[in-house]
Amino acid sequence: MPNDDRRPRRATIHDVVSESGVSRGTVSRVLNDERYVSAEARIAVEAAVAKVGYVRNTAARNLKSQRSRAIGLVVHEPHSVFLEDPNIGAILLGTNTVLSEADYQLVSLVVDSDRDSARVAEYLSGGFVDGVVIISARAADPIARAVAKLGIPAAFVGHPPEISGIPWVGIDNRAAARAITARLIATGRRRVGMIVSALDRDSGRDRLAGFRDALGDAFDPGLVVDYPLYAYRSGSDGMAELLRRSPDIDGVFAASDAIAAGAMDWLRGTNKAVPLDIGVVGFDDSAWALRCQPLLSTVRQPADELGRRAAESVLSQIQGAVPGEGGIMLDTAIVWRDSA
Amino acid sequence: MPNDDRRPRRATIHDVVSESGVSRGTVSRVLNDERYVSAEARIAVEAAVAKVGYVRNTAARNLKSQRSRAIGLVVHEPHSVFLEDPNIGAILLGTNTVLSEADYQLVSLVVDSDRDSARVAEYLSGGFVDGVVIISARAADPIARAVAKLGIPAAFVGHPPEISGIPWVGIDNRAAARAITARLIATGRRRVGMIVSALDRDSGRDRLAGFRDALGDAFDPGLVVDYPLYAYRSGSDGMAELLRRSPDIDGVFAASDAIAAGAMDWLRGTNKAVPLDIGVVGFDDSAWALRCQPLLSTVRQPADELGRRAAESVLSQIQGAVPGEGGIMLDTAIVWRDSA
DNA sequence: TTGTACGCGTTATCAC
DNA sequence: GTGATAACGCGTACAA
Repeated sequence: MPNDDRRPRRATIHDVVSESGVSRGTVSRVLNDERYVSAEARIAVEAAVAKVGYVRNTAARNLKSQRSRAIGLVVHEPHSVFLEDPNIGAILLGTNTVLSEADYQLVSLVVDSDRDSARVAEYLSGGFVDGVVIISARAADPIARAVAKLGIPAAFVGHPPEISGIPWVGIDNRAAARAITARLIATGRRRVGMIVSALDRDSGRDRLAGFRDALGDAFDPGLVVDYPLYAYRSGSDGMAELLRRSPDIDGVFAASDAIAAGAMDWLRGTNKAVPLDIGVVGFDDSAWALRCQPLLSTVRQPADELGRRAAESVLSQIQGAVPGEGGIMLDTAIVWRDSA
Repeated sequence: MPNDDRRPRRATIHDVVSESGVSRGTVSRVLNDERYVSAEARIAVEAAVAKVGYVRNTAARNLKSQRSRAIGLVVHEPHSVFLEDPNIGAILLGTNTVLSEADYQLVSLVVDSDRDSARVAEYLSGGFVDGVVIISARAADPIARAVAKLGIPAAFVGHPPEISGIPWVGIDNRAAARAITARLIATGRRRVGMIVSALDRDSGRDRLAGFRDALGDAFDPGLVVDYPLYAYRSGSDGMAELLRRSPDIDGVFAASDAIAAGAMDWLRGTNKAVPLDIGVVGFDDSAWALRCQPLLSTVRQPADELGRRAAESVLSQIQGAVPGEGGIMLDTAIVWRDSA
């Protein structure tokens, strides 16, 4: 094969061998700081390494050792959510914290199209990672399928439906939704609606279920509007729709803080005051919550901890542990502020 | 070497060979969809692949082909900024868009500690990527050094000082800062201060320089306060300090929207009204800007485009192009809203 | 059309 | 202590 680019070929052990005059075995021993190598040999090798600019090719080493000491993090969110949702960043940093401590390299892979999805699946099965953490997988996800087929250590953040054999760590969305809706009712709201989102995932479905639990007989399907994305825009559109359907609405549970922010901004253009005429609550305790006027009451999600636990699960599987069926649910907390 | 974990060994071409009865060469040809393979052989191989569950080991293939079709994205930001700055996400998606189209896999590497820094440098020089995009590199960055030493195709987003030979794409921070400060002055502000940040990087230094340019003789060093991070907290602390130093201040240029938001929230607790008593402007046109009350006037940064251009530069270098000295500056725009 | 043999850059296992 | 030599899993020139 012709060397079609003009870039200089990187030095290999072989170059160090011919430069230093010692054998490949000895060079390798020096490089890996092993015993049984003479001082002269060591010096000769080190000089040669410096001279030819040798840098170890870890990829080749991994081929031999059959492990990469790298773990993938797949982020599968639509464009707008990816940009707005601070939980993703926190999960990423939590995951990285644990892996970094164990001296594993975290490599993040973002899925932003079907093409990405296929390529990432290919990447994960290519032997580049020893394990994988997957955020917000979809039901018929080629990535989840690839991971399940290969049987590489994996953990989901969030609980994707209809995929078994892979452990997950998430929050109890239903209980949290029930709790915050209950307090909305306890403060005297009678006509309580919800802006739901992401019904194709457990988070969306369970938040709706919890809302329904809390309302019991008072649940009115007409006061539920559905928008696919956990986004600001869903909030403004959703609030407008709710007011159109039922002008006497006096409470709203938004499925995320971004949605709540959109809803509150929309309300500002109406004659309804928050929290006097209508109470609004959100979900996530993200940066959005603190930027609302008045400050948003919401559910705190331990995003950082989600990442940590998922990473720990993957690491333990790499060490041979067999994950139990089902998943781990982390506690959430209600942060009661001024919006309801 | 004992197979110390109980995980089933993944199938290799060799398994397919013994299952199908044809030779390794033929198996390889079927796998790569080449010509000169009989129908029977193809069928036999495909059946065997399905039966043993063979999946190609791309890592091994790369060792042979000497290319990975993967490109690294190094994000080097402190914790809080990583979580708050939406530009990072936009740059990431922009980069991914271009690479995805060229069928390259983007792998993101976050640097959150010195340990990460060393490991990422090691990773980049390990032969896992054909090129790298680096966001907000530091001057004495081991990562930038490693990349420069190896000579792998690279591009910076933002202009790190004292590193040459690697092209960069950024914005003209100085001109943008000059322009927005000029408009602050044009609206009648007389005592204008600045909350600067990140002076260890070009963005921070150049924004300060532009501010100084615009003020000319009116520049007062006493009205400049410095906080290391582009963060909300820097804004509240900085605003408090400015008011302490000079209660008659009537204009503030915050080095980022997050800082501006912190400053405006602090002002809400004082007797100074925005924009009546004091004008505030920011930088980035991030989500922060829209959450300010009143809406923040700021500088729009084409983050998505920064990522695209950096990716394009790396791709062209992979194809043999030699990058010119210096970098590319993208245009910014002032978004004039209500805060000044 | 198919099979064989070699090399990609490392590390590990042997004799010496 | 050191130096051959055999893997790791794959692609491919070359011979058949």
